[in-house]
Amino acid sequence: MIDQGLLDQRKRQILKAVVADYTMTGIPVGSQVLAAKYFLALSSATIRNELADLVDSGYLLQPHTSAGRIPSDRGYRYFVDFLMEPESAGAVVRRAVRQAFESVPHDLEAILDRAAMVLAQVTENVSLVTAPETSDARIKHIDLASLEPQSVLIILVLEGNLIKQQIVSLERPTSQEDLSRMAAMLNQKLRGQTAEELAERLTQLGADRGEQRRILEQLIESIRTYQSRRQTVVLHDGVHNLLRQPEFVERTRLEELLELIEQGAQLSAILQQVAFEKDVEIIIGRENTESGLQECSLVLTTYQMAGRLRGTVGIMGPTRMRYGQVVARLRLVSQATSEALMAMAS
Amino acid sequence: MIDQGLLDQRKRQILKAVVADYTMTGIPVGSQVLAAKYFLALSSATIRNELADLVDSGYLLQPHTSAGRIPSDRGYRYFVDFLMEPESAGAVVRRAVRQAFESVPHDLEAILDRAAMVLAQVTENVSLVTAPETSDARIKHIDLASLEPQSVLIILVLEGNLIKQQIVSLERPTSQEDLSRMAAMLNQKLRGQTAEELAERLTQLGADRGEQRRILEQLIESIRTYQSRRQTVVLHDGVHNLLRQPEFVERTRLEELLELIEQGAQLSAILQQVAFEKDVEIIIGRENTESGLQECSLVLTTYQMAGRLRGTVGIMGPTRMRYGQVVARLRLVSQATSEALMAMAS
DNA sequence: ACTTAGCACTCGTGGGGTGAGACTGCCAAC
DNA sequence: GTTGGCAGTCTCACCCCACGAGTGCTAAGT
Repeated sequence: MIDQGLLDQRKRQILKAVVADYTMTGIPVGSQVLAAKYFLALSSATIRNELADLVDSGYLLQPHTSAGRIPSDRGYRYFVDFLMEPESAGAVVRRAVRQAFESVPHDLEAILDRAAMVLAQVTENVSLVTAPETSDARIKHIDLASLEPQSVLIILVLEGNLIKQQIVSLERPTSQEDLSRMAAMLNQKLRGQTAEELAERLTQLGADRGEQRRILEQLIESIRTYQSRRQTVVLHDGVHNLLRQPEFVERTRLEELLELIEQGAQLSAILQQVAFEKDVEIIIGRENTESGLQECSLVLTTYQMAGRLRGTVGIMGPTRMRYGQVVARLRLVSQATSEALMAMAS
Repeated sequence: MIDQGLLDQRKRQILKAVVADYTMTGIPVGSQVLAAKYFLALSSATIRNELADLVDSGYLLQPHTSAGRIPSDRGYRYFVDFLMEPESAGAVVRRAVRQAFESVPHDLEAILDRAAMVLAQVTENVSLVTAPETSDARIKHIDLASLEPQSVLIILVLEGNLIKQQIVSLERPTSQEDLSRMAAMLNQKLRGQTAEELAERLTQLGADRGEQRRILEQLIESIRTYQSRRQTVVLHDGVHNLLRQPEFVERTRLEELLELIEQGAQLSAILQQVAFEKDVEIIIGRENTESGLQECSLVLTTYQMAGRLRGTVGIMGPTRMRYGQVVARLRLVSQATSEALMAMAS
């Protein structure tokens, strides 16, 4: 932030040009190229001086002595914070996104899956999507269905028409009539509660029932543990896009990355920390604590369902990516996803 | 099958030795290596003659003049059909599989997900798992829950406690009481039907109802289209294992393969053709019609749930794989998966 | 008729050397 | 502060060549 003052106008323009050229071509940018393509009024020698300064202050790197310059993580950070110009997605992309969501069923998983697919397609990177965080979602409806005498299906409908279900084995046979009575009672007492409030309410409820108390307690316990179970699955798509990138010719690095993606838990932890207030969050290279991600950037934002339900959607790619374009397209997909989810909930 | 007669005993032993050595080391096998490691009683010259014959009859290939021999698709086919000795999984693997299924929730998707994970782990290949085919599953329970006046949640419980749900918007407000009545009626009429029988039964049902006919028709239509919707998702895991294989250094081939895996539909079509009678089905190299798979082998089998529900589970890897070991471990995982699913259904 | 030793031949691999090309840093002049 | 010139540095692609592995063939042995 205070960084902004440290670079004069010309250095900023040169940094911007280096990032622009390098993200497009993938080859280190030399002083002559810069002079010829971006700064016709300056000589290459002048630019060389400026480039040397930018290397000294850590915004650029030199792969080796006789090569051009490439942006460092710090350079990319400066670029996305101060230099990047807002882009908007083109007509072709808009149409692709619209079409992707047109035919999707009214189903949470189908929508998120589609979002991952189209995001990978339009950004040409790996897409990442988490299911919405449900710990503070309100309960809209509870249903208990008897499958067998001692086996009951618990269905929780949360706001946004998010459905969770679980099968529980009971200690003794219970009729559908009894279950319906319990369901009605639970509905009355729990409707509008969030999962966080659920725990204490459930404890109170369990205490003051007579006959069916054990059954009820068992159901309550199931609901409670189920609701608190952490969702760690991260949907993803577009891994094949990584293979096209020259920065992933090293198989070991790619392998480490793939394992991270497939494993999911660590990624999930990162994605769940994305702030809801911020528009788009960008994490560049070594700003990632995860070792496998230190050559990558993440571009993340949130989508929303009805109520206060939020999930994270974003992409992972090499630090050399077209941030402006990716941000614009991610925003587009995030918004389309939110709209599809809203439509599902109504 | 008739093939078996075409090779004499010694040629068969040599073919077996070539496959064994090549699958272990990954380097083409020469006559001297064979003589020294497998056929101490024979000279390398004798083996050279036999190798030349095996090349002529198409069981072996020679990458180039001064290299050893590698098995052809036909050679692998002969090996798995006639030469492969039954193996059984070791204690370490058995323990890994058991532990994987110990802590898994009683939930279809969680179990299949876990199966994909552990299968990839123990076979060191890409695992593939399809959801069970539900077109001939019997309906066990139907539930209709009113979410909003004009919005109803349809829950279908199939045999094996397989649950499907869908939200439907109704044309006019309908009370929970009416829905419950309809659910009771549907339960009575449809319980025990399969999806295939469902279509005609539903048509009959729709015709002879009075007052709530439109609502009922709408629900029936939803159930019908929903049940017939083809499930094309293929769970997978272990893609990172592919990167370790020397046969996938070419990025384009790997990219094509990854796209095939992520896209899912074509793989799904292949997996759904796996015959239920056969124990383990092996598809080698160019036996695959899919172009991206022609350098790969698939080893597939089925798992089963309660009733007649079946799904496919298997692995994809380079044609050079340890078929005996893979078959043993796949069988183990398939069986453990079936057991976990049976436990879920009871 | 089968097996074997010997031998000439083929071919991929890897190391070393080299020249072209790209870019820099620095110096002196403007 | 800017510029042209220039020597220096480094990578990359290419070629050459020797090495080693493995073969096919022939002729001799069993």
